[in-house]
Amino acid sequence: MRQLNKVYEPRQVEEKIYQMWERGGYFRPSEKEGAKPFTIVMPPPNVTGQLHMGHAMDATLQDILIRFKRMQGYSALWVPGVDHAGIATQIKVEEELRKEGLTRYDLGREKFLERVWDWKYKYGNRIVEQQKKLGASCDWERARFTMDEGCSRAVREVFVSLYEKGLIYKGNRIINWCPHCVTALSDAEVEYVDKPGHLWHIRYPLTDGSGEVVVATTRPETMLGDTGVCVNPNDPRYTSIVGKTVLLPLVGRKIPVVADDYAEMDFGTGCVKMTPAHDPNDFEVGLRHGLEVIRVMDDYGRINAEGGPYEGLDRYEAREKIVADLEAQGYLVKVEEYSHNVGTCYRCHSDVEPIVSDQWFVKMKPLAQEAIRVVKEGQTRFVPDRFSKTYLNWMENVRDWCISRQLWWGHQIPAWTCEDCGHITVSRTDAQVCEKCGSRHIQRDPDVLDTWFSSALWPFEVLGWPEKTRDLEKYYPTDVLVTGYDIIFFWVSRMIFSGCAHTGRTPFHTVLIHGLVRDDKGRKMSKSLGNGIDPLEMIDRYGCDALRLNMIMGNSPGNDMRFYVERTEAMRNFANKLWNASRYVLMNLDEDAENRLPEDLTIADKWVLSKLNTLISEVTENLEKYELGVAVQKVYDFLWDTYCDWYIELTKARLYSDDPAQKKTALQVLVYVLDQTLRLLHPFMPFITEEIWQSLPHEGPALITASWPVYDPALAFPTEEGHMESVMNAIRAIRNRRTEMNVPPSKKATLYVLAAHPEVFAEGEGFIQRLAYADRVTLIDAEPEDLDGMVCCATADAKLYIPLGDLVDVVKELERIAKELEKARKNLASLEGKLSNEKFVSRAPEAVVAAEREKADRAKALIAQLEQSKAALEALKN
RNA sequence: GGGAGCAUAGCUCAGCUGGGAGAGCACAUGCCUUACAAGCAUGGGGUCACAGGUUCGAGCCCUGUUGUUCCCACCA
Repeated sequence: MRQLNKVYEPRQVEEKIYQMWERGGYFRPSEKEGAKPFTIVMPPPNVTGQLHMGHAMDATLQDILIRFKRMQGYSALWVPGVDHAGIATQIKVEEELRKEGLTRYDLGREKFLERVWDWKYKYGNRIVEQQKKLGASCDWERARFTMDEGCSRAVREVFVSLYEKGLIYKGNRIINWCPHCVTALSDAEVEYVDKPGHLWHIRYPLTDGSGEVVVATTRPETMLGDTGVCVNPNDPRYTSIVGKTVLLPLVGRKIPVVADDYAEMDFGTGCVKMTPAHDPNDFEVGLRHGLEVIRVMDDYGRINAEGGPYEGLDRYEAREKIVADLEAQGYLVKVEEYSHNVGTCYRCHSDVEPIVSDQWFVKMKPLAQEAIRVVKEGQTRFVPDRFSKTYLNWMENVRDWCISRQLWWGHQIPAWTCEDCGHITVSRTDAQVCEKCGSRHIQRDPDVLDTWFSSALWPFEVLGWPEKTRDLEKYYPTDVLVTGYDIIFFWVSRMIFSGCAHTGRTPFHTVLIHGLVRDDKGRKMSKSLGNGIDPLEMIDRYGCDALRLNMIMGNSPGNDMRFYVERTEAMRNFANKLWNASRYVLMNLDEDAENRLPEDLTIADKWVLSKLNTLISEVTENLEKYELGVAVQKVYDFLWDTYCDWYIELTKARLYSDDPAQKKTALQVLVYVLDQTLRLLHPFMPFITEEIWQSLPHEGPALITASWPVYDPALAFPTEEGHMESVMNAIRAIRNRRTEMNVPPSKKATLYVLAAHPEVFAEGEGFIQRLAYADRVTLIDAEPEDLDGMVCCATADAKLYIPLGDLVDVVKELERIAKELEKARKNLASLEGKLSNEKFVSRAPEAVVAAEREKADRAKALIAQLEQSKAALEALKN
């Protein structure tokens, strides 16, 4: 039909195929009448992002599901999009500015935002182009951006309605502050790292001169903001001093000693310094005891005016100086090495400072209730299930969500503060006057919302919410969400509670969780380690299909995987194998060939069709259950073992014969099975399958929209399957014997077959001849008279004799037969043991018992064969 | 402090509701057999971490132990 290269060249294929799909509009969901919707929304990558292995994993999984469903006839919609990624993007643009010697403040908010938008237009498409290289079949016409008009409207609607319900409030609370990014962070954005540090023990003298207390701290600089000392009310050591005051060293402030359960009697001295402005626990204790809140650090992590002589010092410089001063003045009791958990910023990894600050929060408890219910009741299911525990644990202990960020890039908070009366106006449209006093002197809150605030609305905002659009109506709730376990808290949980709260429905019924892609040593891939493997480079070297297969095969949901380039290479080899198998078929195909099963099927045809039939039902079932790795492994094995190593070999005699009818039949089956297999493989390896499929006789424009194979009872041939396996076993036995005896393939020999059912072997004669290196196959009905120079191998239902003359050593043959006998007898003994166990026979399922009986029968038959051979050989020896 | 995962061939890992111990790579031997040497054929290699239990039957279910990884948590 056409000449194909011996080696598959993905680079020549992938771009061409992708364009064909895109031009054909195949990524758009089918509008066919009655097609049920199936929807996935893509986790939006950051605009600033570069494609990495995590994306590759994520996109591959989603693409497999969407292609599978599309072929099954669903109206399959995969909505892509990009995230504005507040902090990450702003940092990138600020870095760019720095090269010009500028800061964002030099530009001012408006000009700076223009720069960010420029950046977005310039680079925002890069990640999209990269996703296309992965073969992602999303509907790009529906692509969204978290800061486009629609998303902005959704964000505004949600903010206002939550505010109106009293679920968003502003207040002074302890929040996590990143002095480097100069913004507040949510609890989820803080990563705790175990760091070596010190525990400084400091003496605080009582003002009445009656003694002193010793407190311990890991952050001595915070003492500048101490407004109390706390002891446990039940601690007999300190009952006498509760209510007294102590003198804060270096600062000279008089601060009270209060009693609170928070202080643990058996930790340290049992006496804790209280810094309500810089520690969440101290803040709570402070509230209970009316302690003053004195913030001593500015937004950049420097000591402020409250720190007196230390003003202007960076927090770490201040720490050193304060420790030195304490020591010089005799307040330092001792210093211990101390390892503790330090919160760090998930973006820049600087140490986070707990700081009291006026921020916006989402009240989580009421929202969490519904989000817990839908998962507990199974309306949303995690795969694997164990992650629902992770989710529930988080949701049940969730605290209020700090959503304001001191950034410029993001959704600005729609709240205006009145300069006259102090009232805050929150509004869906830009406010002009204070809603309370009517004053025109109102100031919009400069802060923006946490990026995850808009991501939380993703499943419905991309479909048009809050408008009642056709898409929203048809495709929401979505079906499956695919993401890594590392963002369950950031994103999945927030989508679930947001979906419940704003649409009244959980946004998806299944969350398919995958693990991290690590390097070959099991380390996280990271820029700083420089151990990242670029998926685009892998695609360039081995092809997208190979990379995708590597992501899926031999991997199970939720588990991390190590990335081995060698594995990708192996997958590339598989692609090449498929390519060459197809080449075999195509090379022999006539121009007018049709893809239609013939009437006159041979035993080999029925065997392969039967195996294919089983494969179809298994793969479909595995995919329905999200067992993608198992599914693709089965197609891989079928294609390589069943189709290539056996079936193609079995067709060669017919294909090269002079009988056109035989040739045609074989080709038709070859084409049919290849076509069906390509369909099963397409979701996993979209490019190569489409490329080959286009060359085969086919109906319809493209494999991507071809129908998914279904199990066909008319194509189940259990009897023929069994007969073929008998012949194959004989072939294997002969090959095995020949290899053992170092007989080169070029040395052909006549083969005598003594079989229980000779008709089976009569049908398989040609196969045995070709695949077992026989120049002639002769069916016999009795043991050959002259066994001299004859090798015999036995299977359960046949004995095969090969005259190999000098190569045969009777003594060695006897030894070998003795060995095989021993093995077979052992096997039989264990089977009989089982079968004579009355409990097994009565309690095990019938089918299992029958199977064991069958095995025992085969074992007996084999033993009989071997014993005959043994006797014959012994006679010969004598 | 709480929770979860993992422990199966030399390496990396599959093994779906309990009945055959598997794949890729690596290794050994022999093959350029008119689709493919990125290949073909054949082979070696495992007390499924350990100890109990449930069961006719356990890699799989239950209990405990050891080792290891991760997540969450406000002990200064």
